Amino acid sequence: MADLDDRLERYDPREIEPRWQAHWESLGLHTTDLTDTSAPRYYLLTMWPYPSGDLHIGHWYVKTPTDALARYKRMKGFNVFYPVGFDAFGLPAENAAIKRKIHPREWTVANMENMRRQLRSMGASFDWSKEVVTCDPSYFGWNQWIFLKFYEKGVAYRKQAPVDWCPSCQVTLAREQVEGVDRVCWRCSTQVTKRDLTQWFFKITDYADELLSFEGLNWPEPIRTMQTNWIGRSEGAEVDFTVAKAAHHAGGEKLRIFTTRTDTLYGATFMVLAPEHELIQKITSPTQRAAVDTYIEATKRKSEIDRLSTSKEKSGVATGAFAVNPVNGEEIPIWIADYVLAGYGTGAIMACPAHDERDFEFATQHNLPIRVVVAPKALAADPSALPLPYLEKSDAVSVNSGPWSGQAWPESFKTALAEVVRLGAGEQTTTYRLRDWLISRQRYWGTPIPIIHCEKCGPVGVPADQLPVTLPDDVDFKQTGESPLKSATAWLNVPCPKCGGPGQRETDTMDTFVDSSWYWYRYLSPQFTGGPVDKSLVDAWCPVDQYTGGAEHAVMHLLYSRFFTKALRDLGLISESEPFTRLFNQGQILGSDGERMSKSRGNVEDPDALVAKHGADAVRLFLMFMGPWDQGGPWSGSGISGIVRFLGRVWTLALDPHGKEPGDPNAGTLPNGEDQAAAELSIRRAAHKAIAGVEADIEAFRFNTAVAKLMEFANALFPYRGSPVAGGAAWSEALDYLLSALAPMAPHLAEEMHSRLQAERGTAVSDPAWRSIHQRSWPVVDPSLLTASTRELPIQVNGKLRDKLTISATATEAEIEALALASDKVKLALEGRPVKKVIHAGGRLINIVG
RNA sequence: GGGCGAGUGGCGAAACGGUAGACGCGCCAGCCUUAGGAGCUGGUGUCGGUAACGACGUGUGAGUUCGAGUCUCACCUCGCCCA
Repeated sequence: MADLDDRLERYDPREIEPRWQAHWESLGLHTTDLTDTSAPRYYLLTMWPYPSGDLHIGHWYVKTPTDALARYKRMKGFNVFYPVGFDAFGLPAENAAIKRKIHPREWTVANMENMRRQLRSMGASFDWSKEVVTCDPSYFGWNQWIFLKFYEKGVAYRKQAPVDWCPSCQVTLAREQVEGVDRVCWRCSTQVTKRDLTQWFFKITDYADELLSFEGLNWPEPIRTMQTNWIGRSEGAEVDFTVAKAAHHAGGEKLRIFTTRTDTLYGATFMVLAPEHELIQKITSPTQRAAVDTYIEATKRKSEIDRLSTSKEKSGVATGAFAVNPVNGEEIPIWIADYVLAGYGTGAIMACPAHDERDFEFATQHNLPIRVVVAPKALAADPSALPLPYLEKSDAVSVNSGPWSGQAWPESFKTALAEVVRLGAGEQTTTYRLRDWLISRQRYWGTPIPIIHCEKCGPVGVPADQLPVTLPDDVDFKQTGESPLKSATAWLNVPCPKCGGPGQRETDTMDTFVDSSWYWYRYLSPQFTGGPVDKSLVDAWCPVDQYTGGAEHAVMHLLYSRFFTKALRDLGLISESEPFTRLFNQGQILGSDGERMSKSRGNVEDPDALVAKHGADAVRLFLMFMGPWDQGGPWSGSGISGIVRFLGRVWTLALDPHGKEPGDPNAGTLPNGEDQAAAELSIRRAAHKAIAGVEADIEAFRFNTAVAKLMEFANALFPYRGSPVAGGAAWSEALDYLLSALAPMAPHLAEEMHSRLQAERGTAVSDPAWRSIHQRSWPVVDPSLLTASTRELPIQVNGKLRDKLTISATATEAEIEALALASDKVKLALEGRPVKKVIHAGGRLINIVG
């Protein structure tokens, strides 16, 4: 057949793909009618991109399977909403502005234009008509509106505090945005420092308890754990120790401490105050005063990191004063040490060296007594052999602890707490690790905080009718550590809205994580002017059914979004309490060197070049095929030829069913000695099995095996090409199923083949009766075709594979057993031993124990 | 140090406690070609054997089970998160 002159038209994605992209767009195929209630709704959301300039292969890796899911769900009959937009505020634009002397807006707009083109080139089925861009006043004006509502309700507030400062980005950071032991900036990995500044915060801590509940959410367990740990709720007690009367001091002051281990109160052998503690001057004895003063001075020169370092020696000095333990009346010495921080808890601790690592170190270094009050049950009678510090709570009991001696955790904790309360020496408290969200950023390219500072009235919100507060253009972008907005004098100086006196605008802008904390609500009505969100649409479409994105946002974006949803609910703007019902975290694609892809490393893979060479469909399939989606891994382009071959085979199957392969000795005949009926049944079985498998895989986000099943299917069909059944009913059904199942993953090729087949049947694309493959329904599986009449059954002897039987699907266990025992190989393996037992593993396998 | 996850061919990877390595890359042989970095057919875990086949084999060591890549325990290596 394959006569050179008659050679099959080549598969040329460069011609096919742009043509269909344009056609789909002209049809408005992916524009969702949000008011349509005739089909079940499915809100599918992928984390929106930052317009950094170029889409790299990582963006494709993230978005391709999500797009396949959107297309699949449409075929399954859902009214799918799959929007996109740009997280367009942020530092890189401003840095580019400084470097290239262009306005951040100009840089951002150009990048968005390029990225829109690239996203279209993927064949992504986004609904562009609902696009949201954060740097547009029609979006960030509502950030301001929400901010003012938060301010009214006390959710937004201003305070002076020591905050984290990135010297490289020249901005303050929220606690979540400082990473690791080294405390580095999440964006640039520069070590942060502390600054004492007056800043704006959102009161996320008000929602700490609610954020701990993940009820009804289908979220990956690691994310839930990370958020739970980040919020860090711990039950404990505040307990008052009392300063004892001494020669130099009358005593009687309360020293309040926080502890999660009330059960160790009897083990407190000394107390430690932060060097900043207000009582120190008052209680220090004359003989210790000089040492204490020197120590306090020395502390002032140390950073918090140095102070908390576990490796360094734990310094400290005694005050000469003593405190009375409320539960046993014991007098214990009061020390000061810099490992206790003033800003944490009460700035004072009870030290229980036997059961706390740092206290143990301190006690050892300063020769302070160590008393065991918790011991493993086995050592409770004589804990002298216990290695210290002993930190376990489970399988342990309290010893030498008055009323709760012999009790185990958590009874011991509760008894001790009750005792403290009974003595009027304290109460139960709960503390959280979570801090309020610091949102002030000393940068230009963000949402201006809509506040006017008045000497008389203090900070005053910009009246709603004056929103949005837009960004002035006449600013100086040099990095000073202060917002460039300070240089926009015309914009800066405005009258106070309250008293009309002289006022100055707030010059900090909002953390861009504010922008991304509610954007999916805005997608539903990007032009709505009656408020940030159109509640009726939110009620209909939210929460988002499926969100996909990276796990690196676990305690930032994903936590902020949950907080925002609850806060917006409390403003009455929406009804639900959670933003995303189901979350899937894809893995991260790395450079071929195994490192994170970045321009500076030069390991960035350019998708445009790959698309130009192989086509978008091939790149899409390849990204899905390379491995489990949640795993990610280093990029290697070497396997893409397998995908290209596969697509070529689909092309050949669809366009040239009767062609014969010169390299195939059996070309033109039915394979496996099948007759026509058997062949058609084989084809139908392969088709239905493939559809069932692909469906299950997509639903479970196993895109790699979904692609593999399509390949298997095409391979199964291929030998029938040129045979008598090619082009027949079973063949046509199979081809139809193949293209349909391929459509979500390789939308262009599937559409091209489908439309050519339609044209053959007399319906051209121009015909009103023409329908896109993406408007068709997902193929229906006939379950009766999923089981064959005979199957292969492995036989094991003592767990080792010895033979295989071909049995009828209806064979009984007794029949199978008789056949198995008759096998020569089985007899050989048994070596004449009697059969002790025969195990039938649900018809999948038989194991003979002998 | 704690928590979580992962270790399977030369490579990317499959595998409801039940035939380990599907699918693909690469490689080998053949077909078709003036040609092949195209296409097609077949083969390809390791060792032994022309072969049938046999032995071995999922990081290491033990255990549970008729049967373990999968479950349990200990250990080693790597990754992520937290101190």
